[in-house]
Amino acid sequence: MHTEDFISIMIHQTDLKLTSFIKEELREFNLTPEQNLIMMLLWEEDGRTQNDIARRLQKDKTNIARMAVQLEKKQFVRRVSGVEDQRAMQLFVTEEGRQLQETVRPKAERFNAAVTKDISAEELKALEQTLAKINKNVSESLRKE
Amino acid sequence: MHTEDFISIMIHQTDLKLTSFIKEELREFNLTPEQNLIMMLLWEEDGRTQNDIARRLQKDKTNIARMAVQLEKKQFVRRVSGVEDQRAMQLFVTEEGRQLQETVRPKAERFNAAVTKDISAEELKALEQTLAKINKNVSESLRKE
DNA sequence: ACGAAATAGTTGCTATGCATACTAAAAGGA
DNA sequence: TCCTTTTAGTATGCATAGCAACTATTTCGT
Repeated sequence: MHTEDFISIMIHQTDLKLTSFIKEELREFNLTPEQNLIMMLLWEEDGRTQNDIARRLQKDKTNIARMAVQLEKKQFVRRVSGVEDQRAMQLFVTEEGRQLQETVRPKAERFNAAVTKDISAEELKALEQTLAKINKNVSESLRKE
Repeated sequence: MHTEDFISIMIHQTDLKLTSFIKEELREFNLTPEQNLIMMLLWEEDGRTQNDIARRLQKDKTNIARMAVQLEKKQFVRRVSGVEDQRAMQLFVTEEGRQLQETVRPKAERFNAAVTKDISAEELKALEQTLAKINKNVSESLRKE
């Protein structure tokens, strides 16, 4: 078995390629791929807390905090201490952030279409299911340790 | 379409999960996931140049250089200026690096088996093919720009 | 053979991912 | 109510990913 044949390596390389391309696509909007993910979630539902976003994206709260600060610097969101829970930081999309949505969101969907070109719905579904299995297997391996 | 449903996001999250687990697995060997990739390639063929490794792993030469320096610090490889091409840096596995192979390589294969548990050979093959299609689609999108 | 172009590597910068350690606030139990 | 535990967020440090700019070397065209 060659190094390049491990499935984790193939997934890793595909991911790198995708991330690299997305980064390039977003450059004109002054958004990084991960910052864009946060914006996408906020466009769906404004006012989410950093913690909520971290859970949804399965990311470390540390990173979300940093990205949120960046997004505030770029004036795409406002960070407001929660009214009910003073610890929580809610993120609200600004007018500028709202304008981004008009161009970025369609571009994301076009990109997704380009990536899945010549891949049937069944094949895509199979991919999702296999990835889910891998996720499950890794989680179980973790639990056993 | 929800944010979490983009296929690139699913791939990204699976990759993160895999990388995180591999990192944990390698901790006892004082190897990081990417450093391990370099070692795996060197175990297959010693004396590769940094450039060769970068091409094979489809990574930036910058990172390979930095990881190679780390690996030299840890005394797993020696870095030697190429004889024919003075610009090239060849990496050679040390005795210590060779000893690692005995334990790391089997562990990698066990890990791969755990990750692909309950996934048939056909399903795995389908996954590889779909990932290859995605890679191709991204490359083509890049070329068009 | 000489100058231009390509190539291998290095350094610096930014963004991410994750671990650890910390603060402040909220929740829960005796 | 008081005290412990949990939770949201922040700060810091290391490993990674990739871009840009740079040096040194090699190759190629004429």
